[in-house]
Amino acid sequence: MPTSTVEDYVKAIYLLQQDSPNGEATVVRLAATLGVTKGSVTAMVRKLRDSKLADAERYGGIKLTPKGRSLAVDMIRRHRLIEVFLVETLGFDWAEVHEEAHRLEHAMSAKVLDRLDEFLGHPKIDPHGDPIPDANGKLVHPDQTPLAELSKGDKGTVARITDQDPAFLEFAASHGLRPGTRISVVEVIPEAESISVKAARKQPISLSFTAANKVHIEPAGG
Amino acid sequence: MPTSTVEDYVKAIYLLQQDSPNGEATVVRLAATLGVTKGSVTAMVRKLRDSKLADAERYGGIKLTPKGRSLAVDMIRRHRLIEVFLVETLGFDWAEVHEEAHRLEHAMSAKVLDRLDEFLGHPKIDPHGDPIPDANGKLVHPDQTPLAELSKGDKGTVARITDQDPAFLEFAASHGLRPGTRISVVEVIPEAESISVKAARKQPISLSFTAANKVHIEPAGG
DNA sequence: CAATAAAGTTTGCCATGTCAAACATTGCCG
DNA sequence: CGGCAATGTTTGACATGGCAAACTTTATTG
Repeated sequence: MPTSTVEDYVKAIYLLQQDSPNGEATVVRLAATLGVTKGSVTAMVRKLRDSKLADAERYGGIKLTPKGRSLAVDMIRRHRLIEVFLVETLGFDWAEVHEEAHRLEHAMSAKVLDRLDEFLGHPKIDPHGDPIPDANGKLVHPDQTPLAELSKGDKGTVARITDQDPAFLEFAASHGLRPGTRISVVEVIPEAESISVKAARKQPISLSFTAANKVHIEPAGG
Repeated sequence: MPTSTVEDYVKAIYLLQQDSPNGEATVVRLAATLGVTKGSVTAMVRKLRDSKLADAERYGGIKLTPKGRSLAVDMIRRHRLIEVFLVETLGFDWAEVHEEAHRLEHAMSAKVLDRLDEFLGHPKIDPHGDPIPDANGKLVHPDQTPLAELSKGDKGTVARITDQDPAFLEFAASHGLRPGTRISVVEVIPEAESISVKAARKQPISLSFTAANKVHIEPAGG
């Protein structure tokens, strides 16, 4: 039975592995995302190695074992299902559910989770558009492109916002950038690393490439 | 911000104070209900005293302060609302929700709890008939009598089962003894400390006085 | 390629909460 | 009222997970 600290580390490693070119997490990044010191991470990584949840050699990158990965996917499933519940059932705003879900994800038994999944009608994505693994850990990665890679005139549907910062989420929502919204690219200014986008019945807004990388688009209509 | 261990202790003290003649909890009883040793309890009681949640003098009984009481009532509200949710919304059996609710009650923010309360329609009692404090900590104690104190021929409605043991709850439910059921007393045998009760369309069952003390009855209909 | 910055590790310490076991106090009962 | 059982306390140790700060290794770059 992993402690909730272990669950947090494993989930963080999984997410860091995903958006890392070499598929490995690092001590410094883990320390930053978890809000602890490097020393604490090193100590915990040793424990994860002992319990066969992660592989890492001295001064090398950190990777989950299959066992670790399956724990991580389970935590992600919990987190995202709880977010759906908070938004769909309890009426929370999508910008404020991340913290709440984080606390609840450790406290929910598998049984409660499965019933919740059923109650919610087996949703495929959470309120931010992040895909929800099914009960067997299967995860579907739909065909999506970061907004920053589109060109002037391109159209598509917002599929996913990969940032949990409430400020960014509120900003995005206020300009129509939430999953399901159809948008078109008004202008791209490479020199300014800026892209201008318009959602139906909203003023166009310009985003830095960095911000636009957090907004994923599904090409066709959808 | 109290730790979840502190929350458990405070809640346990509150409940022990309630069914104790002198309104005080003891180290041995706390140790038993929380599954820890006497030494751990003594240590924690000192900490509760330091943080002004409980009063206790050396070798004396343990009592909550107003601050402690309000924390305890909050925890009880959480626990019971979560039980309602698990039974009403997710379809759990009333016998199996106690453990689940116990884990969740520490992880739910006040905000989530209030929304849940609203979603559930501000229920007044949980699936066992235990009253649910409102958001201000107000608790209504309805007019109830332990089944063990009724006499032959008395009729009433089961209002509450004050035992969380799944085995007892399943037994009770299988004979119709759940909140809302109308029952009548068939026979009382003081020498055997036994009472026989009948619910509509069920065989009569006999209970020891001890067991019958856990079943609370509302006199009239209702 | 040496110097330096960045990343990772180690060490010693702290807080929380637990246990076992020795010890102290209380209270009841013969 | 004296002694024993029950209750409560203390002590020393352990496990978990964290920090700060010194130290080592790796990577970069002039």
